[in-house]
Amino acid sequence: MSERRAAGRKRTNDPDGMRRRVLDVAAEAFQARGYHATSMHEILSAAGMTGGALYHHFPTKKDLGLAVIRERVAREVNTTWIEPVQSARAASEGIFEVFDAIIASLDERGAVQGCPLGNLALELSLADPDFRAAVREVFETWRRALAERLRTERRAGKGETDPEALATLIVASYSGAMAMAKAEQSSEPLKVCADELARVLGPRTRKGQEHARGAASSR
Amino acid sequence: MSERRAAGRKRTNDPDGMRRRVLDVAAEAFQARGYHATSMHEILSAAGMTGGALYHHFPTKKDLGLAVIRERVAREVNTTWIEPVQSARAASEGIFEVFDAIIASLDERGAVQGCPLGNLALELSLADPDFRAAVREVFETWRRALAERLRTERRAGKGETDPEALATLIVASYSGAMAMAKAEQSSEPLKVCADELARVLGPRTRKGQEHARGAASSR
Amino acid sequence: MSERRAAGRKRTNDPDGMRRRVLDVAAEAFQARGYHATSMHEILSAAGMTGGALYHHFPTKKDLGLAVIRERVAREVNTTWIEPVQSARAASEGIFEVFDAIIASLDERGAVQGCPLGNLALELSLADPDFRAAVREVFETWRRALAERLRTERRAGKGETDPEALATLIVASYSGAMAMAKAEQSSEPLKVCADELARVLGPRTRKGQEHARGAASSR
Amino acid sequence: MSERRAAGRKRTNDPDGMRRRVLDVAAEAFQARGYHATSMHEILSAAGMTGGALYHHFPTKKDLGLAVIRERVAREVNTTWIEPVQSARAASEGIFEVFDAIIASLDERGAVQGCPLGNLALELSLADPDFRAAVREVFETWRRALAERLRTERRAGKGETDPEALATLIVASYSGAMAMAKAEQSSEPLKVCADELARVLGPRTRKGQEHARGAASSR
DNA sequence: ACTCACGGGACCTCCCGTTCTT
DNA sequence: AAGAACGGGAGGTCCCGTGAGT
Repeated sequence: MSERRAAGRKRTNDPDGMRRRVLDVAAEAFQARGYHATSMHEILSAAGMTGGALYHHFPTKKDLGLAVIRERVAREVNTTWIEPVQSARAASEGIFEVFDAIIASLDERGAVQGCPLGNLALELSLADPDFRAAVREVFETWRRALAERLRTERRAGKGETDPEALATLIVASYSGAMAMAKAEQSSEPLKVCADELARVLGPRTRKGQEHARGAASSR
Repeated sequence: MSERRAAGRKRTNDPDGMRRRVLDVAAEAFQARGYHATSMHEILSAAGMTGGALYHHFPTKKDLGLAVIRERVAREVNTTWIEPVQSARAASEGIFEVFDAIIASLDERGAVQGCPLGNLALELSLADPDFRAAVREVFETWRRALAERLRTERRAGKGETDPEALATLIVASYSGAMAMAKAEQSSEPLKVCADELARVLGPRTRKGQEHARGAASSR
Repeated sequence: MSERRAAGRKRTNDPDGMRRRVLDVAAEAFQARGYHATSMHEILSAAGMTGGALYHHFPTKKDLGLAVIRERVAREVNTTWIEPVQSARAASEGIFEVFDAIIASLDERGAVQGCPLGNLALELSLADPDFRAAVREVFETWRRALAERLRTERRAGKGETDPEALATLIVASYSGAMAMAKAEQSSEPLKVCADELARVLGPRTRKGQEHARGAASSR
Repeated sequence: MSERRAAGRKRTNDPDGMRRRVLDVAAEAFQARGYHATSMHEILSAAGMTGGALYHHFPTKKDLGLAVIRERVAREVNTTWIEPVQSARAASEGIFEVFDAIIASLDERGAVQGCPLGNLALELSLADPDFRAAVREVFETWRRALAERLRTERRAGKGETDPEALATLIVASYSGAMAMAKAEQSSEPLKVCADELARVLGPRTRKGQEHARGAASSR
């Protein structure tokens, strides 16, 4: 009686893969367009799945959002910031390398999507306590990791600086610079901030001595 | 039970007043909940007006959003940042006073809603070129005003700093600190950043010598 | 009080049935009131379904409109015109039978809603290329079927007539007569046209020799 | 307090001109897009006026619609059909001239918008009794004028045809052919019908003996 | 006579969730 | 576990009409 069904898609049971795919797609979408501006349907179809499947892994959009923050955004902060700084020869050196790497990737891509954490932080912190807690957690981990690394270095030197405070300044100025960069669609603010931070962290050593700042901010 | 204008309502044409009311309400709502999370209906009923009236002044939500950025956010940046800094005895002094004032108001209110510009900047910059242009404009005005004021001061002293760069750092670190503050619901990050900036701008003179940093970041 | 599926409703998935119901309701509404004058809500509640269900089958009103043309209007033309003519002893005989049947049903109902195809054709042909293509398709099928049947007959006789042309005249005069009939709310124009067409197709054989034309066109 | 107003448009009191303009614009819009698909705002702005002005002349959209039918559509039928036929040497000759003229203008314009009367007839006849009466009136006038002219001619000849009936057939087949022409965006159906009508009206005399029918139906 | 401001409401769309079904 | 169908409702837009004001 119902000879449709021909169009049905093949079904492949692969819970882990599916979960990963959704998170990937959602993380990208939330960053590109924001949480509220992204519909579940967009994620669904971009991930090539259907409602029921997603519902199994993430009953609500909020659950998905939290998972993105905790599993994707946190990881990204770890990969982009924490690990490079930890494995760098000196804290300040690592920090500048991170800046440089991010600036380079921005210039290469030709577009600035902003910091994943910053984007979601501002949009969701007030929306829901759980979101706020998740965001806060990531900020904390980030800041603490930087402070820890700075502490091991600041033994000597004009050690009058509080590593915790310095870490906060770095996270803040990076986040803010990224916000400006997003609005300008230019990496300039990041370059400038990196150079200015050098005045606090101690002059940049080798490598990218200073950022060549162009008058032209693209476009 | 509700303050709708009675039953046999008298209509009073007051386009300017109505426009102002919508913008006020919208500005507050956009900051509190974000642009996408705020429905036109919310604005509408909070402003005590009807769909037709709103449509008359702002045919689309985007129009309203742009007006909020250009007429409310820009003004707020002007009131909170630019004017105080311009009328301060010294640039750095003005900057710290602004930080202090904002921190004080945050502590008083007991909640952190974030910087209006920052909030909308991250949510809307990628959503639409017009939004981006509007946001960028405000950032630019802000940064330039700071730079201008810093320039007049840096005559003497360890003048090796570029005022433009310094202004960028200030705007960025303030914006970023506000993002962290929003996530933590605490003014701590702002205090810390203000103190750290003092290391670049020259030590704070009188008044709030240093911010007393508490271990407890509230709640 | 209303036949909504009780309170503790059980949902029964019946996509085909639901689709059929919507199409039935929509086809009737579009014919009775026109496409633009019919709201989705009207269809929705007349079909006893919810927005979500409708959206699932027809994401946009246009989709629904196209489906109505292709699946309902086309079928109706087939049932009312093509099949009877094809199965008639002679083309002309079949054509007059169709006219007679339609006239009879009009008189019985006491109201003239017009030709479904004609109604939608005029309203939608210019609105959208897809609509136009769909309408055109039905007209073509109709005309071709008539022409084909006429061809098999016109072997002998005063065969100087082009079957294609004759088919066009029949479809056109029927459609136009129906438009007049709708405006007059009377079957008169159809009767008259049928009789006049007999002068081209060859005199009517038996059965309703001629239509008794009354002076009173109702109302 | 309100130093706007600079943007106000100049106001020119010209009631008659304004009325004419609205009707012109509305007639065109109703034909091009249909009554329901045309918003008052579209008419308003196309006519370069504001709501209040229109409201003075036509309190409701329906009033405007009726006026368009009675003052514009009726006139158009008169200009395009009745007058040419009346002033022609012979009724049939006039009729073919009208067909030819319309076909020529269609081919020249490259688009078929349909017969103004037919468009509104099908859309509005069932919507409202007043609309129906207005439409019916125009159809009647049209049909009667043709019948009258045919009567004066049919004195002699194979006069067994009823002029009234013949007029109905002509109006109907023209209207229907125009509907098909609109759907096909081609003047073909009109050409075909004109030629076929010649078989009833007596062969076309001079001038465009027969329409050259192309296999290709445009585009 | 005509402009602007506004009242309400209904338009289509589409969203998030949930249930039936395989 | 995954696909498809469906429940409701709210989203922004825009519509027609009428008020105040010139």
